[in-house]
Amino acid sequence: MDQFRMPPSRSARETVYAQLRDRILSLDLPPGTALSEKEASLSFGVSRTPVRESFVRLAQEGLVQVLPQRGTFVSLIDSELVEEARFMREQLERAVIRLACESFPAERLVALEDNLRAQRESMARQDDKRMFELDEAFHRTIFEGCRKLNTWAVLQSMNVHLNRSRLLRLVTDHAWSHLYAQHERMAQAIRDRDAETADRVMKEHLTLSITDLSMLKMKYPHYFQ
Amino acid sequence: MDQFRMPPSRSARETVYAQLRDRILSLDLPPGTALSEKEASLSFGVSRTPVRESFVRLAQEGLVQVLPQRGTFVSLIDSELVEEARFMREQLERAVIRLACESFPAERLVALEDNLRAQRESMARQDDKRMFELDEAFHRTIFEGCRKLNTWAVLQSMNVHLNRSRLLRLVTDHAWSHLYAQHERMAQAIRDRDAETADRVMKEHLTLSITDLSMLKMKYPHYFQ
DNA sequence: ACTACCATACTTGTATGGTAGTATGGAACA
DNA sequence: TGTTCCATACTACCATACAAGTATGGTAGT
Repeated sequence: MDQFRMPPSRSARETVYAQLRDRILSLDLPPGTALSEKEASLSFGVSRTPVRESFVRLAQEGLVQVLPQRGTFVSLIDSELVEEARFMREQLERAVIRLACESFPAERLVALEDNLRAQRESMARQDDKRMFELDEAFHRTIFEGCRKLNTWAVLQSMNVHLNRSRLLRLVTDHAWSHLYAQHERMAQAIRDRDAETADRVMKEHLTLSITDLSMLKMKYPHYFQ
Repeated sequence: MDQFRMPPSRSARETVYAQLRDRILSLDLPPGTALSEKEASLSFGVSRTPVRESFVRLAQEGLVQVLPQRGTFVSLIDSELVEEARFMREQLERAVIRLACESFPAERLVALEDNLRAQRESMARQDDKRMFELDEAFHRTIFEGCRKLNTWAVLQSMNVHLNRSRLLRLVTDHAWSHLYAQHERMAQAIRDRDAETADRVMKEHLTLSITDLSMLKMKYPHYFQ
């Protein structure tokens, strides 16, 4: 009889955590910003306890740095970490698409094709936000077809350090048609079981989509370590 | 004038976290065990707060599962997660050793050789514990030489799910001489800049060192999901 | 003018009591 | 015998109070 969905009503900790995370990733809370348990608890209207527990989680993900008895600060961007995140993503995505060329469920292949169709429509509408979602879903579907969803989850936590902002995203925003073409070629390679092509396209795809950090470092030096 | 080292005196949270983690990984707290904030706080002699915060960290690492208002339990071993952890480790270690064959600092190569010498000595002494440490240090040194220490750190957190115990370890214990021989060949391949050999040996090395889970699943079915 | 000191207002760390949801065992009932 | 209900004893969640370390600005002494 529970056809009525429970009210979302996540725990206070979850709410605080999710919102802080969003604000950090969107640079609404820029690197270096001082946080404060008390201040946060007041603005969220909860006690310090759930705020503290959120800080513990964020600290473990490397998004904030807690200095005992001094304060809690949004982490500066660590270029080495960003580069390694890119490295890991490249290696794992290439390995998985090679797997996909060995065996891939037909039904997931259909999902890729549906996704490509949706990408064309979103491009026509210049709906960038939707394109981001579809881009992510496209890659996710490949992992799904290879039964590597845990790997995908790990990659997502890496991405936290890659797109610590829409800054990095904005640079790629204007290359949608290029990225779409690569997606097309990937899907085709999986159909053709052509691992070599798939691997090559994926490598290009991922090296292109990551911008040179040095530019950002010049523009926002105080955001970096 | 601070030539005297500070007493370690980690925070209560850190202490509780580290010990719980150890006990879970060593199967001293087997999968499925019910934990309790209150019980843990009593046994550690601290209040529930640092215990709760430890639980938050452990939950994020997937070592415990918190069911609101029901209890906190040591996570069951997820075979899919274990297999994917193995997969990720293989891909990343192979990618890094290929990098090492392109360029590797002479000084780190010396470290590898010193490590190999120490491995020979430990094998002679049948010092398994030391061999584990040296094995780990060997792989770590390769990552270090490629400036991929963050990647190594990520791998370490994967390993949590791989060796959720010395059970898996024990199986490999008797193959030290084989593993040592592979280490030798890896170091040689790095010296020779022979990426193909290095990649092949590393692949064998990692597929061999991981035991078939199904055996463990048979023996301890209630530890698995 | 400069330095050492110290009160004060922060910060995070820890302890504890109360709240609400959940499992369980026994009693009442069919 | 089998089922339903409910008191009770748990659980994690949250709020609050206190403890302890740190930065800062003012003040007294040199």
